[in-house]
Amino acid sequence: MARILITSALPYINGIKHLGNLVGSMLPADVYARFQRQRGAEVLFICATDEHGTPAELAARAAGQNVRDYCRDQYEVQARAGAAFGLSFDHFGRSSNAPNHRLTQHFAHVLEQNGLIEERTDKQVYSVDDQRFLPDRYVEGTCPHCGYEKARGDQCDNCGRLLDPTDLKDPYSSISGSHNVELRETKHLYLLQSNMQDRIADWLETKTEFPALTVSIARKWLKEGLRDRSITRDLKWGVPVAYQGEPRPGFENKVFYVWFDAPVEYIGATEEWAIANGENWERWWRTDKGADDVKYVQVMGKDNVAFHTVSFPATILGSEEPWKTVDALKSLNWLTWYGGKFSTSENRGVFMDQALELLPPDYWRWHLMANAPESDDASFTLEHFASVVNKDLADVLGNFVNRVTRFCKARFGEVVPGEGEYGPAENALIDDLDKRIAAYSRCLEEMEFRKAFTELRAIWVAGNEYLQIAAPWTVIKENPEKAAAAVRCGLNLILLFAALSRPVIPFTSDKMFAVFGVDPEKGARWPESAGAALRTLKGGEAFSVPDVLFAKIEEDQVEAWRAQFGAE
RNA sequence: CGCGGGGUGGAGCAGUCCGGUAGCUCGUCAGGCUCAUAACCUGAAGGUCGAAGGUUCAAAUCCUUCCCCCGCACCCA
Repeated sequence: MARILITSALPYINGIKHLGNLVGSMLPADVYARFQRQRGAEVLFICATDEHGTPAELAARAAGQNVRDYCRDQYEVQARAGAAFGLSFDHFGRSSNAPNHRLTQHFAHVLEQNGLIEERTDKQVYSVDDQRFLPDRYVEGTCPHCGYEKARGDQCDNCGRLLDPTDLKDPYSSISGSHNVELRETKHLYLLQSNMQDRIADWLETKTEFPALTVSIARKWLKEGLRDRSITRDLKWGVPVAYQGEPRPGFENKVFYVWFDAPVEYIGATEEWAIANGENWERWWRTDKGADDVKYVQVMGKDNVAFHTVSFPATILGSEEPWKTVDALKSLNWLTWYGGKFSTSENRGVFMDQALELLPPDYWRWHLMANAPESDDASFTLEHFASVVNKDLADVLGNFVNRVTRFCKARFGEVVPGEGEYGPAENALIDDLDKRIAAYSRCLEEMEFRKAFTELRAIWVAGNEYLQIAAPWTVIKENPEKAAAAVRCGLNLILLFAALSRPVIPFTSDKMFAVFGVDPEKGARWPESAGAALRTLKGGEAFSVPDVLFAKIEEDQVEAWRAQFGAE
């Protein structure tokens, strides 16, 4: 049996995520995980919150909480929202948990033993009143080029020039507004990525499954030459720079940089899962302990690609320990909100919790995946969303289930009719479905989601086409047995659709199985052949006509939501 | 000339690697059906494939130049 390890990029701890974050990694990873489980693979699907860094500290302060409590609360919020959306993580961990601390410190230790880490001293802006070093973007001042008074330490928004914080005239802290800032020396650990250039390039060449976009981003970084990277920060909240409980001298008030510890949490969260479930995490991650037959799949937004193809591999390969590295990598572009950015502060866009107040998860899941930003950034509009939901889910799938079950109830009762045999119309349908199911499965296997769901939609349409041809409402007048066979075929199609649709719309799939009282866990095995699948119900099984599966979205709802969520 | 992605009927996309009648969904129009959520099925109209030049018997697809949109590069995540 295939073993597949799937990780989604880790959502940052601050706040509830928007639809773009959802479709950028967690949702496609979930669809893939569900598909592979249905095929019988042993799947481990891991995600976690990424909790460290300056923004978390600042957000906690703004919320009037200490950072530990803030992260705990935000973790709960995100875990709940993920569960409500049906994200089927085997474990949703936290980068602030103990396993990640231990593993991050372990990696730093072995990297240093391998001569890949050294201490260097930098000068950074320190805010006396804030009692902290300021990251470049939190230093503001007057631009030396254009005189703009609110230039940031990294870039002047007025003239667009890139700056160094030390260039600014009259610098001040954008956190407190205090002008009491000074340059101070601070010591950091650097990961000598420049020494690993060739090793990473060689490793990348072995990754033949990576898509073109991924490879081109990674090659670009390698071509420019890898820079040594500071992996520590002057913060309190994070993984302490220590080893086996002993702080590193001179680093007592420092932590590892969030980008060093975050990907390690993929492993850490697996250990959390193992602890919680009495399982063995090393058989998923250590090739010397059983992980050599694991296929490891990562899903992420395009902003994360370089970190997963270069930075994280540098950590893993530099350890010279037998860790599992990524085999297949799916990267997605951005989902925009009417062509612009989702923004909490400006109230632009729908966020995960708000979405579920409007409509059930499957409505969003279907639209987001069927229109996933794969080849380019995609724009989310409420108008497009409503049109897709109404057409695909309500008219094509929902209506199919409704018309078949109601017709059967009216003419045969709420029992699957067993009379009659399948004929040419059914055989033609079966041939068509076999081809389409094969194509659909291939697309899901390759994580080509838009194509996959175009195919799934065509499979639903095939059901409606079949009914139109079989026309049991006409045939029943002179040949009741033939009509019975057609109705039986239609009812079997509902079960087949339930199984095939389950990766993307699991809640609806449950409802469809429930029509026949079928246990979804048993009924959802990935169909090998349409011919066999359409003979699942043989006749005599009781069923019940379900409520309408999908309500249509009305124009006045769209109008109200446009106003509520800042659509332009 | 920083790097990458994109520019295909009204909208959203596929096709571009490996040149050979321009395809899908929505929308529009017409017909059919009446089991169904005014739904479903069938058919039609609508595109000089961002612009210009080149290679070729043949270019959306290859080459050259240019224009436009988005993202990234520092920092943050």
